[in-house]
Amino acid sequence: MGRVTIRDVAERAGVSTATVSRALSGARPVSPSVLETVTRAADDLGYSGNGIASALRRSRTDTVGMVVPSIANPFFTALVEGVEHALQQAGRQLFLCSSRSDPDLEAQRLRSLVARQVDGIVISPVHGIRSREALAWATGQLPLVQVDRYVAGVDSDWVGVDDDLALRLVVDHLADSGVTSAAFISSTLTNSSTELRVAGFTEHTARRGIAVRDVLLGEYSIAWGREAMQRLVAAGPLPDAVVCADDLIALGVLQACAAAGVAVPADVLVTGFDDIPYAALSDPPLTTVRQPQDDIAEEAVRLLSAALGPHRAPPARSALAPSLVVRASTGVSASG
Amino acid sequence: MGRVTIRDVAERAGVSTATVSRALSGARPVSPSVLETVTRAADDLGYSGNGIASALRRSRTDTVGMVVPSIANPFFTALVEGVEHALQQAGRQLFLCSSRSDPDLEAQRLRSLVARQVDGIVISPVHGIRSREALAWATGQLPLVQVDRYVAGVDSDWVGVDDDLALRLVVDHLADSGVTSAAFISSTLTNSSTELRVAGFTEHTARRGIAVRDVLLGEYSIAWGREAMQRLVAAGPLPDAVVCADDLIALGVLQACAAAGVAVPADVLVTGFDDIPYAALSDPPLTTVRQPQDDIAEEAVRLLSAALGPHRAPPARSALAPSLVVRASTGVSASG
DNA sequence: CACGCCTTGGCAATCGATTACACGGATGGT
DNA sequence: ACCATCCGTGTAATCGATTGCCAAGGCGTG
Repeated sequence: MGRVTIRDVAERAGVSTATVSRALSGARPVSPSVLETVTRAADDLGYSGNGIASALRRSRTDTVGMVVPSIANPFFTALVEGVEHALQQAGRQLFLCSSRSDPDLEAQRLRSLVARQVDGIVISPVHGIRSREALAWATGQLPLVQVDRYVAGVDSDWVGVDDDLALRLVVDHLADSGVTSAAFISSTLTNSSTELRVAGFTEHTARRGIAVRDVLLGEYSIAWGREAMQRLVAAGPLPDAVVCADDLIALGVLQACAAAGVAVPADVLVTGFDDIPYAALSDPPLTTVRQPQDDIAEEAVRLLSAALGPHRAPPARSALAPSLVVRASTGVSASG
Repeated sequence: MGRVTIRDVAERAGVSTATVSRALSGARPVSPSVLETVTRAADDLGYSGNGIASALRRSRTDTVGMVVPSIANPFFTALVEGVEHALQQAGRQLFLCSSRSDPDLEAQRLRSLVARQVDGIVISPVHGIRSREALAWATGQLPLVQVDRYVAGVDSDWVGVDDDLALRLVVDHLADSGVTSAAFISSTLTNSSTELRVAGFTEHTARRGIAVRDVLLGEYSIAWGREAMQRLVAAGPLPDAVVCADDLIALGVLQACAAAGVAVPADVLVTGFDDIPYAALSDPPLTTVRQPQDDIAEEAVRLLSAALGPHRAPPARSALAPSLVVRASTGVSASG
């Protein structure tokens, strides 16, 4: 098994371990002949180095940790892909963890990442309050960037979407389509984006004179969207529109509508949030808010790289602008 | 920053580092009073240990690496979640990498994981031939389990689905529905599952007397499914059924059908493979093959744990049985 | 009372790579 | 011809935790 060490290489090449290290890492120049000898010896032996030992000595791992509430949610997988891509170009690896929307598990993941000496952390925190302690602790240990959601009172960078603007786009679009009453389906989680979306919904519906019929809170899942819509259907006359805090919920809503014989958009308009790939494939295709995921990911990595540098900058918050993608769920029925 | 070491704790508690290590890890008993003192000192200082140093000394990281072709594909995310869950119960962490369906990137990931001294690797290899070298090398370094797909000639465990049985289920269902001609849309990748699915399609259509009209190869994506279906539509009379090698392709096919005014299932039947969550939400809902992902994940972790133990067992191959989920894309139209 | 076992804690080696420091030889300038 | 550099290389300390070995003290037994 992989037990060939730098010492073995040094012996075979007839040089010291220091020279081998320098030859292979290029930290300092070695003579061409020695370089050749060492490289060949390493190849012959199948030397692959011991990243652990290297990390211990250099006290950096060239690895950043990422913690997301769910890797099954396509929004987060897109974010993860973006971050991984951006990191790769900086020569770093990504260590991915899922907190399963559980603050305790999240705290455990953070401890684990810190113990493993990752160079920095990108996290989308689960809960506005119950995530705070672990997050504040981790922020004291190493550079940390929050993405999408943020926990107030933690002294770290954040990059995400402008939720207020997003709901302004949605509500204006609905109002312009003649909607006069609406329900909102979201999650019980109290975190920044969830709360800002409710707040934005409330504010902008008020501004446009749309009556708020219901605000149903559950979780970010297809199942919850389905259940919430079933409740709305059972409760009596439907609002003109159902606004969902993410696309998974909206997909569940559409499914429940189909099952209950409610026509979308004829009987009710439905909107989502995130523009996951499946939002365009539903029946009907979903009007939703597109998040600039790649930009968010890139910016997060940029901020993290900056924080890994020498000087400490004050925490940055950047809210990127979303855009509205109008599809059949709020327009004329294309599938008829 | 996190620079409190075991030495600091030892000093504050007035004992040796050896005692601190033993007190905190429980490797050997310490007296109750010392345990108390040490625990308090560690808490006071916020000591969190240095996993890197520990890993170097113990030469294990309690971490396993996982490499998948894509984390955007819901099938793999489900697999990843299953593996993570199973590992967590064994007290291990998951280090997740994406190979982006690129054998070179895959090789790089494998090298990186080996250098980081993960205890074992779970991988769904990209390519039946171009993945072999890196996989064989890694298998020589540490325990490795292949999932879903496998590369022949690598001496490792494998767990996946019975692809032949899966296509038997699909083709029998289609034949029983009166289909007499069919096309197959898959990926150009030459790996076990891709090839076994084509082989199964060919074999079972022949057995049931279904004419094979086309076999289109591209990649596992919605975009390719869409494009392939456009080609079929443009090429002339459609076959009775279109069988897809995964659900993403099938979703793309459905989208292309909708765009081209081809009615599913009235004009053509469509089937997928994997039963991702979005397969039930498409228009129409997709008939597909359900993979026992959780069982695959659990079995993979079980095999890995076994391989981490003392004795070497011969490589195991286990093909788990899939099941057919029949929905509207091959049945009577429910959405009308 | 004497002897040996068992428990508990410390000393120091160890894991494998990196790097500060030192040294010898070659080079170039005056 | 002599001295100052500079380049390439080796020696050994270092990163932080774990653990083999040993010693001291407590206890029970003959």
